[in-house]
Amino acid sequence: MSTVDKSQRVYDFKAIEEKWQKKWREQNLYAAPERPDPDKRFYMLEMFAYPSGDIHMGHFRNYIIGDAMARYQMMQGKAVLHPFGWDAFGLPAERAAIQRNIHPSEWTQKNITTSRATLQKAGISYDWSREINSSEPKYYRWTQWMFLRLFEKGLAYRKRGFVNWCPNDKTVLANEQVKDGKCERCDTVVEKKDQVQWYFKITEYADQLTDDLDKLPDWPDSVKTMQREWIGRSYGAEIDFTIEDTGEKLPVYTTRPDTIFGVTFMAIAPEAELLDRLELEPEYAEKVRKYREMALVRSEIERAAATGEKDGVFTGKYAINPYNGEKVQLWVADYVLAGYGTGAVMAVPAHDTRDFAFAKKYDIPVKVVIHPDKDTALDPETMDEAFTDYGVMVNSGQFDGLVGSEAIKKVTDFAEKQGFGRNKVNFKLKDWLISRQRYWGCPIPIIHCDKCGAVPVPDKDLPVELPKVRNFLPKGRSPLADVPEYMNVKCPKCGGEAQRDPDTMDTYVCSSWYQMRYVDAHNDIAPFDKDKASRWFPIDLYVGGITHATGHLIYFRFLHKFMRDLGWITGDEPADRLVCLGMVADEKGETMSKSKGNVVPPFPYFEQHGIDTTRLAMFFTAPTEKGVQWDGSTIVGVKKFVTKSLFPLIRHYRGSSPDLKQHFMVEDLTKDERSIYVKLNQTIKRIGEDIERLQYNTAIAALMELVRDYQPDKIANDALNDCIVIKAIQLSAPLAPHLAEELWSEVGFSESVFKSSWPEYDPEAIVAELIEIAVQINGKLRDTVTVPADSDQSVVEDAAMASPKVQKYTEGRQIIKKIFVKGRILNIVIK
RNA sequence: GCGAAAGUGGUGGAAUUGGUAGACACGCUGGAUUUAGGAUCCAGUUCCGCAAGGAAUGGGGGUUCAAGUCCCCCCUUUCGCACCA
Repeated sequence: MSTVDKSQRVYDFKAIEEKWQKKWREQNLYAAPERPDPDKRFYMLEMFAYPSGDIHMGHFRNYIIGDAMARYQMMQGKAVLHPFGWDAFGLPAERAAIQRNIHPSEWTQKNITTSRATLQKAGISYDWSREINSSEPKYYRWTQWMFLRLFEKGLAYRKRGFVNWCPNDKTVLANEQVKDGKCERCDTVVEKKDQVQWYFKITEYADQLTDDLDKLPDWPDSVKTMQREWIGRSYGAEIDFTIEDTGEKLPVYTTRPDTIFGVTFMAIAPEAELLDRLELEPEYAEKVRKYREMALVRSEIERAAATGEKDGVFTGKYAINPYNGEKVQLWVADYVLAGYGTGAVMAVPAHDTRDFAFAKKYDIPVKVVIHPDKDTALDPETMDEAFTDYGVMVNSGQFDGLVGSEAIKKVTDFAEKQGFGRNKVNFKLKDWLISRQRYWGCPIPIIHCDKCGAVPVPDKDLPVELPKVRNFLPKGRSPLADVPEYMNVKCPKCGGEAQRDPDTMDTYVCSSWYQMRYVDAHNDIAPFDKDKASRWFPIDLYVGGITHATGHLIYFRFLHKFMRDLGWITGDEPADRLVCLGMVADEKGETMSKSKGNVVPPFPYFEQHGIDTTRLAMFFTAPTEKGVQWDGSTIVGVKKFVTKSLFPLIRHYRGSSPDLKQHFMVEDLTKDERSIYVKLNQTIKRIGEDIERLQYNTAIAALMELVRDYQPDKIANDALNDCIVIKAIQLSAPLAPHLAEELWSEVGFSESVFKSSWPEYDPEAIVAELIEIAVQINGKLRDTVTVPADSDQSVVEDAAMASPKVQKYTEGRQIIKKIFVKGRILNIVIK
């Protein structure tokens, strides 16, 4: 048996990957410390994963992006927290369980086992000792604890109202979970139902949630804009109109008090309770009743589809405008939303598009009270659309002549003084409806007692465990309601017979605080330790899909702020930097989903090409924020690079064990040596910057260039040669960890490459000695000249003027000026 | 309809701040070697042109010595919101 020369052996990725995964496990390489130095730590988090089967290329991409950053930060000397866990409650588990006749917990557990195995196989740098599972009592006990804290502060409450109901899933939905009038999970058209449900008072935090977006410079603008619009803060006034008969006040919200003299009718939402109290004349009562009935069964999309085509009915009643005592008709119209403002609007047809359309349809007068400017008047007879811009007030008594914001202020101030109006801020954001009529979720820790009302389960009795039942078919109320052993309990307050709340929580509740649990995943006396949280928070980098822009990412910020107010956590925001990944589509451009049956698993790629090559190919395809159409085509080039260039690099190591911190003096190097030394330092700089901004594709390109330009036979200096080999290995480590670790050990290091320090570039050696300067004539490139790097204008000019190509253009022409940018261009402007 | 982001070779994509557009790859073409495997090596490859040269970053205008990058208008695509008074 002959000894194999290890420097000549081929790239056996399978052996290498298995070997290092085993070693990493044995060394506990990814175990995060309990209490890191806050200045030397990095919290890398990828969004909570729903275990829907096995992971596919989309997940894989997400996790390797986080993984590369985590490894890079380790090499920066940071204590890294890179945890993983499962958002394990939720509807798909119930659906699958029903289909297969097994229990949701079994299905979930099986998926977790499979997915975890794939992630471990992929060698992602998770600290598995902190793994969490939101469907386990040891986790959801603290979800219930959060609920109780919110309840104590009056931020978890029950109310009756019209809610979004998904007839397919047979449960209610939060506003954020309705997309296009349809259920975000199953695409069924959502209905309206009048029900009592649990809410979290997220609106209490609406101002902060919108203001603090300014404290997040490293969040994408698109996400911040979406959140701002979702929260939808607006400034306006609330003005009390009066019902003529009864004298009852009818407050309305408006952002345009300056148009108040143009009100020609009032409109109220069909859902408005006020309508029940009005005693309508018989000739109107029946029409109004029918209209309300019809409006209530219309789905959100039907109502929205009618945009432009407005309808409504006159109630026969009148309201009085407090500014001028004018009497205007009171209508019911379904373009008025019950859930916004006061559910009633003052209609100004001349200056509001919707009111204009409505007035035209029902022949209601149009009264102009704003002119575009002093010299332009509007004629209600000839207007074919509303004038909605700001302008000069007219026909408005004492307010005539006022303009824009000043007008608004004066009109509102007047109402305030007279006591019939006030400044008012309104939000589109609604309270978060968190109760669900489903089995597979976190039980709501409340007991309903006839005597004491809604009584919180005492902390000592947590968790309220989800009973393991067989029948969890959804039927419109929680399946738990049919489990007497669960439902019937003693009231914690009076000891009398009482019943548990049968609902479970929205799974977004589970995922709104999981990031806190990771800092102390096994604490069984508190949700987490405050000191540990203060050391780890805020999250340095949070990566996930843009789909969570207005749902999870608002809830997550809300819970953080709530816990901050309770003194549990520091800082106003949970995550410093957010990066939204592009989606991974299949070769046809369709997004991968289980229901479409087009999920591409990473495993076959691991087998055929190796994990590191699969990673590099995925990284190389596109920068992080951009979507990827994965067809595996980038593998070809990347594989060539790995097997022919990167892996064989070790053959050129000469065993000099150089000092990695040393800088080489240019005068000690030959021309070829100098040039590769500069290339090395440029590459160190580029790759570091590329990784920081998650442009792994260009980092790989830079590495390819370095390896391409490296010609060992032209390097006599052993220390330089070996520095290049070693640093190239380090530079590749975050991207191709197993391979780098193998080469690193072959160089002779005994500790992991991830414990080594990321190379620092020699700032004296990032510019080549000779550089090309572009010479332009009137902005057009005519030639380039090669000059010493720090040449000033005169040197470059001399070289440029010596060029025949340049002379051809300048001959006989007048040179007007020359623009010189050091190290880049010389532009000669001629006439 | 409103809002946001984006349009660069045959393809994926480069071009941190206005300064040599097309890095790095894929693919393709030619050649070499070889000839079973999706092999290797060399050369070429934005377009037009024999060349000199010209044109070119969705289209049109503008600012500037200089524009993929900044400004205005338009078109297309993707995403988000959809009567928020």
